[in-house]
Amino acid sequence: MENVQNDILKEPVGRIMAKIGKLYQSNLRTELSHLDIDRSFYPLLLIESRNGMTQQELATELSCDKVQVVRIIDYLSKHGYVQRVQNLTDKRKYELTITEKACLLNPEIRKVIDNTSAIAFKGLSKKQVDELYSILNILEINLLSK
Amino acid sequence: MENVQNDILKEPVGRIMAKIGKLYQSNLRTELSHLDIDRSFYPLLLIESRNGMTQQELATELSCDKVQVVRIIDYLSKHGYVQRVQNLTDKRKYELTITEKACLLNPEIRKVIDNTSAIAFKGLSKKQVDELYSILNILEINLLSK
DNA sequence: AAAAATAGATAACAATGATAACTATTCTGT
DNA sequence: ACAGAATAGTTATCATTGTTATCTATTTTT
Repeated sequence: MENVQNDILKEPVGRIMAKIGKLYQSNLRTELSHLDIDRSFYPLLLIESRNGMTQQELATELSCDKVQVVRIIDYLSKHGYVQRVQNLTDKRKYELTITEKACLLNPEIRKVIDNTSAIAFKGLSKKQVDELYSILNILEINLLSK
Repeated sequence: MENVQNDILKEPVGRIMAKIGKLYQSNLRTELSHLDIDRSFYPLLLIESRNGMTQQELATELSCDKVQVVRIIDYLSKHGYVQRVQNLTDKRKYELTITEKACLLNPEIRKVIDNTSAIAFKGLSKKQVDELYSILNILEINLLSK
């Protein structure tokens, strides 16, 4: 019973992941469509959770490059959600801070994100969800170590 | 022991997925960088696996819209991997077929995709991998049903 | 003090996502 | 049979994203 022909073409796992990532983001967008921003929700929560982080730190947390962070912060600050405050001991740096507007809206954003995850996980046990997170972590490490 | 404060900010699962999807694609690109194409690998295998599918069918399989498929096919045909052959009984349709060049290269592409998945799955049992696929399937359905 | 490194910004370009409008062809209902 | 609707594919447009290079200002290293 070994040596089974296994040449059914399966959608690569990377493609499945990308697809689900987009779906998730699209659901989020819909649920938060009454806001005047339609993205960078998680970065916004991150900035609040640390109080005062630099763009470079944010880039590291988001695993993206600093150019993309400039865009995110330009976007969020244009709409009045974050501010750049120059660090006086190192003037190259800007501490990112949340505005009052963001402070008021963040709990809802947070709730919608949690709720979107809950919807995605419907029908799964807590154990399965935990298992998923730990598998995703392994996948990421494996793909990074190449 | 109930009602535990659970307000540690976790990266949303959708974002984790998108990140892994990009990593996967980037690994693939690297492994196949000696080819004259750097994307649309899976669509190419799909076209070969059915012999003769239309662009609309491909769009359905890929969960993307027909405009994106036009781009994929333009790209693959520009580099000599696929051809559009007009369906004579329904002249609106074009059957997509693989060229000899693609026929020769596809086994390697296939192998690299399988290998990239194997790398991603390193350290996981077959059972865990199966569980992952089935969980991803549930996530997709849940997020689509909204 | 010169050279290297770091933080951030700006610019450019290609790829992707989304939508609308278009042609050509086929199907449907009367 | 024929008008109108539907389908397959293309073209165009626009915003977002990914990537790389170059730039300024500042700080660190030597």
